Amino acid sequence: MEPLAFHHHDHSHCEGDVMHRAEALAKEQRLRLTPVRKRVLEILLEAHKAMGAYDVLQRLAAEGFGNQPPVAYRALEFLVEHGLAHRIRRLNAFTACMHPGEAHSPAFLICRQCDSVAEADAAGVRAALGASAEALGFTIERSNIEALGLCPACKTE
Amino acid sequence: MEPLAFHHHDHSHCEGDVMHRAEALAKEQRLRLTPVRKRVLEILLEAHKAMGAYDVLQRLAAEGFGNQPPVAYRALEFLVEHGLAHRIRRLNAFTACMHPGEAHSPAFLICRQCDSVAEADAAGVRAALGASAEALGFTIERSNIEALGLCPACKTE
DNA sequence: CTTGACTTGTGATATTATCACATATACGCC
DNA sequence: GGCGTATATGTGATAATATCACAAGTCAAG
Ligand SMILES: [Zn+2]
Ligand SMILES: [Zn+2]
Ligand SMILES: [Zn+2]
Ligand SMILES: [Zn+2]
Repeated sequence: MEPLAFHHHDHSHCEGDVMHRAEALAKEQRLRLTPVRKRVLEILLEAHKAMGAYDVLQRLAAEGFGNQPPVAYRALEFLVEHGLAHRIRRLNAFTACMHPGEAHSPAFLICRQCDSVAEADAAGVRAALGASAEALGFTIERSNIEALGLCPACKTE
Repeated sequence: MEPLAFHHHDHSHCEGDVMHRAEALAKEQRLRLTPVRKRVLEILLEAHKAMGAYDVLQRLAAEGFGNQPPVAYRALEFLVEHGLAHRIRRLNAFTACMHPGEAHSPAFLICRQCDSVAEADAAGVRAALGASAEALGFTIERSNIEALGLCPACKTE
């Protein structure tokens, strides 16, 4: 997993590349990446940060898709369900997954200044969490790990 | 930190004990644990699970306190701010802290069956998360770590 | 007692999320 | 290619969660 998020990178490439992988993944798994769903993923990728469902909806509506909340929520739910996007509970928002297909258990680093969201590798984190849980007899099925703070760019400003 | 949550325990004692420590803490830190705030903490302790703000509000209103959302939200915010309660973002809910005063960085284990919430020790988890973040140049200020799964009681049923 | 900070009550409103049901589209099968 | 079924979408309504703004009350220091 590449920690690209906070480094300068060719963003248009990052969009295209992730989108390409997402489409390949969809075909491979017989997922129906319909126009709305695909467009929502594109919108998230373009924004490159977490977006609320209503922000996404506004974009969709402006482009001729439905303008009622379920339109956005259903597409976002689909993307999250299939690992193409992530839900950031702390922000009541969603963000495109930068590593679709790769089995990954992300932790999210949320900059409180610029609202950027990065996926950090959380394999170690999850192992530690699993150990803590196991000690209590608890079986973890899903988890969300989110951190708020300052990204390197905002720290130096 | 005692992992009491999922074990059978004298719940009335647990309530009283935590409440007692909370009051001591409040006095020590010159916090104003007013009637509403104290009552909210009691309500959370009695429930011994995560409660939504509106559930708390309903209880408060029934007891003669204000019946508008800010009444509950303000008290809950105060408790969270001062480490007497925690916010569970995954549930849009709040739960009393079982370890007030003790510096602790909890992870929450949420049972999807019985909705109980336990605080697990997350020192190791947080260390791992900090390392991941530091590798990206990100400075963590606050974080929330929540896991959804099955508690030992519900697993055997 | 007066002042100023903090707290509470209350009405209104904003934001986030889900439900219900009709219509339309895609897919598997013949 | 038709047919029936599952899936997806559009749409209106509503639920659930959270915040704002301002008036009134409380408390403690000086
Ligand atoms: Zn991801
Ligand atoms: Zn930043
Ligand atoms: Zn705690
Ligand atoms: Zn349980």
